[in-house]
Amino acid sequence: MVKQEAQRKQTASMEDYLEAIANLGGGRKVVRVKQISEMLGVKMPSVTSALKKLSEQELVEHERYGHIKLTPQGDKVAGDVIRRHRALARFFAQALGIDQQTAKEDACKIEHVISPLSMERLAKFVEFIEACPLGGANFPSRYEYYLEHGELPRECLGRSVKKRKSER
Amino acid sequence: MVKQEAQRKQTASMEDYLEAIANLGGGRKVVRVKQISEMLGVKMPSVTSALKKLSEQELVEHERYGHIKLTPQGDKVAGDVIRRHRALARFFAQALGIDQQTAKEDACKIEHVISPLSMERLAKFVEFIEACPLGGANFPSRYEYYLEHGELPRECLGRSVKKRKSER
DNA sequence: TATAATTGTTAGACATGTCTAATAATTATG
DNA sequence: CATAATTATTAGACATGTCTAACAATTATA
Repeated sequence: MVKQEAQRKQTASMEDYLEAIANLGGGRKVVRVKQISEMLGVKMPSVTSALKKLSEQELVEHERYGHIKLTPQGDKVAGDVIRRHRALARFFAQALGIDQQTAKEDACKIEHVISPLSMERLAKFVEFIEACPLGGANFPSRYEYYLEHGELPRECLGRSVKKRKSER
Repeated sequence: MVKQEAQRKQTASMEDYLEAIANLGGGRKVVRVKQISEMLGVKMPSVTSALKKLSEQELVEHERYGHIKLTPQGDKVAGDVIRRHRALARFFAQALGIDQQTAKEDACKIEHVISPLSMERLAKFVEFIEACPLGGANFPSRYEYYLEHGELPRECLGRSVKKRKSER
């Protein structure tokens, strides 16, 4: 029952490269250094150098001037990153009503640093919000009301719940 | 109406140092290199070197072997970081039901990378959840039910409210 | 198919931020 | 108050990841 080789934790950068390769190679399309470099906003030599590192870790297959491909291991890591990315983007867009662009940008940053526990909860949270008509579907509209008017909608004011002004 | 000197964006590391100094110096207590180093889990020379950089940017006052203090500018930056930290920690703890420890750790990471827009919305979101008995106070309990049982509580199943599929 | 355009790689500089080892200043205490 | 213990600084190594410039391979095209 010994784990083959505890998968070394990747840096944010390396996760970005793996993610980019996975996204570009989705339909078995050929992945190119240049595409990766454009997708990540870095120069080509940075990509080459990252590929070298990832190859050494057996996460990527890459031969000089040749093909670029994730190994099964690399694919797993990339898949995890992408799952985090999607859940986060959904959270920002769906739950918080943030525009797609910003939602993605934030997801891209946070996906590298959030704890597994919070990630899992956040994902469940989005599921819940999307599924539950009370806490969910109506929730966004009440939330939007609050965003726009700065005060709670009437449905929320039945009881006299004090608004907290702590730490403004 | 010219802005004095657009405050240079700080790295995550430098923000951590500013935050630590602010937290330690809260009650005008003397701040020491060693405390900072312990709080951040780095060695003292790293602190010294960070203080040098922050001094050059006029965010910190520091004299050799002497006192350490935030300038008004530094205090502002630190304050912003701390506000982000608190809002994030509250979100994870209050809204997602994550333990304090993990909530703080995640806040510590995310505070450096989240966009201003998402940050603002997240803060409002927490306010809303805490203030609104429908979307709020009851929300966590329904959410907890979902977490525990993996399915929606009965209150959520009454009407067949369509799930919003906008912007997927 | 020879040459031009494009794409990829290598070498090495640079920035950031960490560390260890050695040294210096400060503070506590015998 | 002299010396020991503690705290702080300097110097310099190292890791990561980026870049530019120069060169090499591949691909397109005249």
